[in-house]
Amino acid sequence: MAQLKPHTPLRPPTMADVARQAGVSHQTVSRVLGDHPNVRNETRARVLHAIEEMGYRRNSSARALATRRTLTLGVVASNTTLYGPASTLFALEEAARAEGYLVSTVSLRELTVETVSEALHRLSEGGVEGVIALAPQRPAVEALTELRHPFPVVAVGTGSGVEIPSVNVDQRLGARLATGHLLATGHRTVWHLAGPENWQEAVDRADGWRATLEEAGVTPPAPLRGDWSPLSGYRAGQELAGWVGRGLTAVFVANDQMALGVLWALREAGVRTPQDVAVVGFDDIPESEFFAPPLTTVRQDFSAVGKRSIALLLDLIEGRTPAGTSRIVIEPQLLVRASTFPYAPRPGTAPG
Amino acid sequence: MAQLKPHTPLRPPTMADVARQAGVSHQTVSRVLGDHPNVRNETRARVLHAIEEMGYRRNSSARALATRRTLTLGVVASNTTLYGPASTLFALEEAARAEGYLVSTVSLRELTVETVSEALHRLSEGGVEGVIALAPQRPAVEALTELRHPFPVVAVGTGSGVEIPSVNVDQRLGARLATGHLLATGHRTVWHLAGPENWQEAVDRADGWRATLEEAGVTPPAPLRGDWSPLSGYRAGQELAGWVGRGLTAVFVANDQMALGVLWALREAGVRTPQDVAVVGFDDIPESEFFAPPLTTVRQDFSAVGKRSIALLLDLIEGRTPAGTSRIVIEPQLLVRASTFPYAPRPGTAPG
DNA sequence: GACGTCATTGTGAGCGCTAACAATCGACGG
DNA sequence: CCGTCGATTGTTAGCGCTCACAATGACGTC
Repeated sequence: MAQLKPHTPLRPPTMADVARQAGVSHQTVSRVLGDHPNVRNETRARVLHAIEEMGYRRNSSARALATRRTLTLGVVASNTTLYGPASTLFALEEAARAEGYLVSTVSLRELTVETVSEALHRLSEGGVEGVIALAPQRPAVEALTELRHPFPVVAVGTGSGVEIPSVNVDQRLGARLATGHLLATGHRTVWHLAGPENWQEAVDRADGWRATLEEAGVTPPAPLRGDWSPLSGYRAGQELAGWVGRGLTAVFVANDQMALGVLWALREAGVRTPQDVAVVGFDDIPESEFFAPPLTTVRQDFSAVGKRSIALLLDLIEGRTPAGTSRIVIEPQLLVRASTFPYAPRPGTAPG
Repeated sequence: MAQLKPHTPLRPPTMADVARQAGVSHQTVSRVLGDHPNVRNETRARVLHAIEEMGYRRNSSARALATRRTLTLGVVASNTTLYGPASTLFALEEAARAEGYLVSTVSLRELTVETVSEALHRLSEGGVEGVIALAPQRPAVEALTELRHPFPVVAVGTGSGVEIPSVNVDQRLGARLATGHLLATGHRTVWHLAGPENWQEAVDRADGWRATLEEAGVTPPAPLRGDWSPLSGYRAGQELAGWVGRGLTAVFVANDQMALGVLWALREAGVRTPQDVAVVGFDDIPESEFFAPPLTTVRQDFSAVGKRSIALLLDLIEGRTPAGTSRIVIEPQLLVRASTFPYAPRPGTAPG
């Protein structure tokens, strides 16, 4: 059949076009692009020149079809404007890129079985080889475990009590560090402003706090509850201010943003931090060093979370790790700042 | 040739497998999946049942190869843990998803010609149909304009002075609103803590501030410069505190995080806000309402930025809009809070 | 009762690439 | 001088899907 197909400028050039231009076979072009060893230098140069000249780009779909590899990973996330999720997302993408993968993200407004299933479905249609699910809420985990997917999934932030591979910062340990620090600096008990009940991290932080108090022989006061926002922290702070002078000298707040609201409410009520009430947060957002006063908090190594998650996912994709077993736990770190120290109780408020 | 290929459990089922199972042709399966009208209900049901039973998923690569559409957009971004970029990213993904597209993101630590070129190249190899570049810095824009890419690119946050399609919040207007508000509430002049010089947004905000002062017949004081971080704001704030009583009564800070540092430094120096010095920020991060005092700031509609950007990019992809012309500008909004109002000058510091 | 029409389904030809194998050529050992 | 080996290049089949077109059958019309 006659080769009557001149290269239409409308169609981007194909490998065959480049081959013709360079006077070789398309396979040789493929070899050059694939850095195959057995290509004569002169041939390689000729091919590269043709590629450059024609502005040729390898068609990723054809490549993916032939190799059965898309080199793309999916991420399902929510609350991506919050510091924690945003940092994790960043770390994940960077780690994936270092391994030669591209990342497609689906950012949900809320995590329900429906939205997560839908997101997984879209990513599947997008041809991802595996998915990282930033799934800090229960319903998301349900969706992950109940659904049939054609690719491995790694859960992040679910807590390690789930039956799929997961990567987590040890939230309980973080809460223990925070609570323990407060007890160690002279406080008789520690109050807690928790995060939303449906967040596993909130539950774990509350558990760590409770356990630490109980081990110290202290009956934990009833925890307050917020929604991670500064506003909810502010409201809780107003309530907490009412307990000052009646045994409240220290508060462990489940994240820095709420802690900001708490600090604000306390100051408004004439309560001094840390002299009257010490406050500890969680996350170490960049601003927390500049709160009034600078906030003692718990830092999570998001970069490590990203790297370990990607490494685990790739292990699963390559079949190097059997599914269902791996649970990676990363240790957080306490940062002591002025919101807890120096603690200088005034007479009457003193825990001693 | 004999059809000796029983469905290996290792290989996911293909459309042909489903067709065989349902007793139809692969084309009919394709029609069912594509919601084609001319398929008998009974046939459709049979096909759907087979699909469900076999857990069949359409192969996206083959589909993309045949249709020449990947339904994927790329985003190049940096500083994605900051509130502004994170919000834009979220809005972009949501808007893209609503249009049936998946988004692949590359998050850079720094925007240089090299990193941006590299990112564009990766996205190209990933088969994106178009790219949104969150390119608030000059070098990024260079890379965008100088490079040959096989797809349309929309720049976001570059300022509208670039020769490629762009979407921007009117930063000058935002700065004018902020500065004008301060002048209107009785201040004789307004100082400025600017962002990094290589950020177009920082330049535009400074320009708006300067222009507003000059139009009011005031010679602008030399602006200070920070790096967007609370720490840099804190340092600048210490310097600013030294000018209190010597004509400094109002500061326009180029973002909320630096404003936080400024507030902190002022308080530490015994300067009251807003009684002695009024402060305005930019961005309206969620925390700014809970700064001490709550921060007057300029809100940008990131959601609108996302939607308009995606709409423009899709127009370019579909060829509905000629390249090179469109510049979309979105208006910001001033939010007045306690950091500027009520302004109550004390004797001697009063601007009047 | 032959013919045009519509709804429904099937067939064949790629999309652009890689993988496996075949072919070619010069060099080298016996 | 011939066979063999290694380096280099070409040839042939798909990968799994969609598109354009062909085929089939039921229905109604004149």
